[in-house]
Order: sequence, then structure tokens, then C-alpha cells
Amino acid sequence: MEKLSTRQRIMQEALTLFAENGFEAVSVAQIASAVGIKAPSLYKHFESKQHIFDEILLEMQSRYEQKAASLQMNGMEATKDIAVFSGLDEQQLVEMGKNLFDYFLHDTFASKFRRMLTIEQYHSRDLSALYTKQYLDEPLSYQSLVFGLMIQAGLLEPEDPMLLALHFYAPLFLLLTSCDCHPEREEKAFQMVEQHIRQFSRLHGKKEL
Amino acid sequence: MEKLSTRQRIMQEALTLFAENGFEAVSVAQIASAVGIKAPSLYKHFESKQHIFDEILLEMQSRYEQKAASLQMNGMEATKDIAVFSGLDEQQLVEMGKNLFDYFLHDTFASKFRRMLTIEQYHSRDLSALYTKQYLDEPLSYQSLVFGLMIQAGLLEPEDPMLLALHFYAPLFLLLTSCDCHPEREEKAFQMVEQHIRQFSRLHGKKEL
DNA sequence: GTCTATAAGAAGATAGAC
DNA sequence: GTCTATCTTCTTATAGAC
Repeated sequence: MEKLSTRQRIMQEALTLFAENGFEAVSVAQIASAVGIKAPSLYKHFESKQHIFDEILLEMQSRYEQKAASLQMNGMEATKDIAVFSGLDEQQLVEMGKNLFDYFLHDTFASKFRRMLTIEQYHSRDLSALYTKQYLDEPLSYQSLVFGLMIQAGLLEPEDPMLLALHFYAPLFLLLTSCDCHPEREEKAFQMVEQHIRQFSRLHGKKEL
Repeated sequence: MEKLSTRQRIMQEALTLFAENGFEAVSVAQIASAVGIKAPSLYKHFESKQHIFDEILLEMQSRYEQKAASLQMNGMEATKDIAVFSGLDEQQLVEMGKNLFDYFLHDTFASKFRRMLTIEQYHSRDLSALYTKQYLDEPLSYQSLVFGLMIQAGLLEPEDPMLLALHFYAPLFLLLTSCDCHPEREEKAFQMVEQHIRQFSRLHGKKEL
């Protein structure tokens, strides 16, 4: 369990601190202290504070791609697996939403990374582009693709898929934001997620004639 | 037009910088430079950098309360003006949503303040509570109240008002976030807001028998 | 790979001239 | 109310002993 290298522990503690205070507000000494070493020792593992940040970014990209594949959130995979998605029923939709919600909220790396990007997006075009891509555009375009398939399969009433994706995902995004600094809200938020998706299913599900 | 006091200009420039970089990443010298004075001169107007931040907070509270009243977003007012809200039709709903969206996005003070709070919420219980109250809880509970009245008035199908509020407001919140660092998205976002609200009205509006 | 010591600079803030 | 000069502390980062 304690097999993390010092390099990995530096990245972990740095991310924790960056996610709470922002990059510039965290000192190298703070990071080192959290790891249990002195600041100069840290420079044996990373050439600069900026380099720690850059490596966290790379690490996250890699983890995100893995998770996207495992959640079947990758657009490429979805088009290959039409059979899977065109058979989605309400309960599976609830599971999909809860999985996405739980991942963004509780995966220790993903959750902190999202908070860090939320903070850092405002002073870098690159970071704001990454934030938008990862937490807005990709979830929306993926959901849009899924709902398009569900309409084709006769599971949902015909409707603009992007509007459906916005209706489905935006409440998850808002509830996520509401839990970020208030863990005591998580239970209620999970209930809201479920209610929301069941309402979504009721409103858009194919009506019997 | 140029009647702003130095004190007011300091707050203005400080907010602009805080909204982009966060409080700790901005130096007093940077703020002073943006105003056109030297750092020590700034201390004749504010006793510390923290004090500038605190005054921005107070200023915003005051402006927010004014705007809430003018947008009729104040819960107290709404219950007094049942007549107004129980007569809301689809077009008025669109206007209400667009007004809210436009205010959060374009009011120079409100927009920067929201970005600053988005950054600062993570390292202070007080600020995260303020963020949640101002951008999540109050909009939602206000919308919830409005929709409850609309159901009573027979304008909407019976439904949990909080679920309706989440359905109505969450997409506005997400689209707002998507425009924050990407002004080129605003036009599309406004179109999406309108489409979203018309869909909302179509889905929840009282069906004719 | 860790440490102490230290450089070189930037930070918040004050003193005092004008 | 503005400035220059200055203080103190903290910052990132390096040098070199162990």
C-alpha cells in the first residue's frame, strides 16, 4: 500500500495543495513539508515547481483517457458499440449518471485535478481549453451521441440530442459543484441525481401509443 | 465618466486581477501599477491587501442585493407578488432566463466577482459558503418558488418544484461556465439558453385536454 | 537522496520627504 | 496622496557536505 515513490508522493501532495490554494499560492516548502522532506530535496525529483504542475497535467491526461475508455465515454468506442447504447433503459441511464458523478466527485486524483483546473483555468488559455474540453464539451458530446443512438433505437422521443445532453449533464455538473466544498451535501446530491435522471427518462422516454 | 475615486479604482483593478489569478497570486505592486500609482501609495487607501479583498466582498454583497431586488429574485418579494409570477408565460420565462444569464455573464462587477469566488472558494469555508449561496442555492430556491406558484396557477404540470428549478437553472450555470474564458461562445450559448427554456416550457407546460 | 547554508529576488508593509 | 528608500520575511532555486 505504501509503495509510492517520493516522486509520486510529491505529485500527490502538490495536487492536494494546488487544488485547495492554487498553484501560485503554494510554496515548494509546503509541498516538501507535506511529503516529509525539505524543499531542496524536492529539486532532486523535479527541476522546478512548474515542472511538478506540468507532470500532474500529463499524469491526469493519461488517467482520464483510461477512465473514459472504462466508462465507455470515448466517442470512438460508442459508435462501435451501438448495440450497447441502443439498448439502454432507465435503470442503466441512472447507473451511467451515477458512475459519472461518483467518478468526478470521489476519484481522489480526478476530483482534486478538477478543482485545480477550476482555479487555474482563468489565467491560461491552454488550461481553460483543457477544463472546457474535459468537463463540458466531451461529456456533452458523448451524451449527445448516446442519446442520438437511443432515439434511433426508439427508446427516446425525437429531440435535438445536444439539448438532451445539456438537460442530462448540466444538473450533474451543478450538483458536483455544490458538493465540492460541502461533503455533507453528497447524500442529498446523489438522491437528486437519481430523481433528476428518472424525471429525464419520464419526460423523454418513448411514449406508448 | 472618470469620476471614480482612487479607492474605487483600486478595488476595480484588484478585482480584475483577483478574478484572473486569484488573491495570493496578485501582488500589491501589480494592483497599484494597474491603477497608475506605486505600491506604498495604495496603503493610504487600504490598510492591507486583505482589506481590499474584504471591501470587494462587502461591495458585492450590496450590489447583489440590489440586483436581486431588481430582478425580482428576492424570495420575500416573490411571495408578495404572486400575481406577477403566476402569470408568467413561455416568453417571460425566456426573458427571465436570459436576464439572469446576461447579468451573471456581462455585469462587469458581478462577472469578475463570480470568477474570483470560483477561484477562492476552495480555501475558505466562508467563501465556499458564499459561492454556494449566491450561485447555487439562492437561484435554485428562487426558481423553485416561482415554479411552485406557476403550478398552483395551472401554468405547469404538477412536479417537484426543486427538480424543475434544477432542470431550468443547471443548464444556465453550465453555459455560463463554458463562456467564462471563451467569449466567442457567448452567441451560441445565448441560443442554447433560449432553446433550452423553450424545451423546458414544452416539457412542463400545462397540457391542454 | 537527504540535509544545511545560502544566494538572489520578490513579497507585504512602514517611514518619512514632498 | 504621492513618492523613494527601506525593513523583514518569504520565495524559488543552487551548492556542497554526508
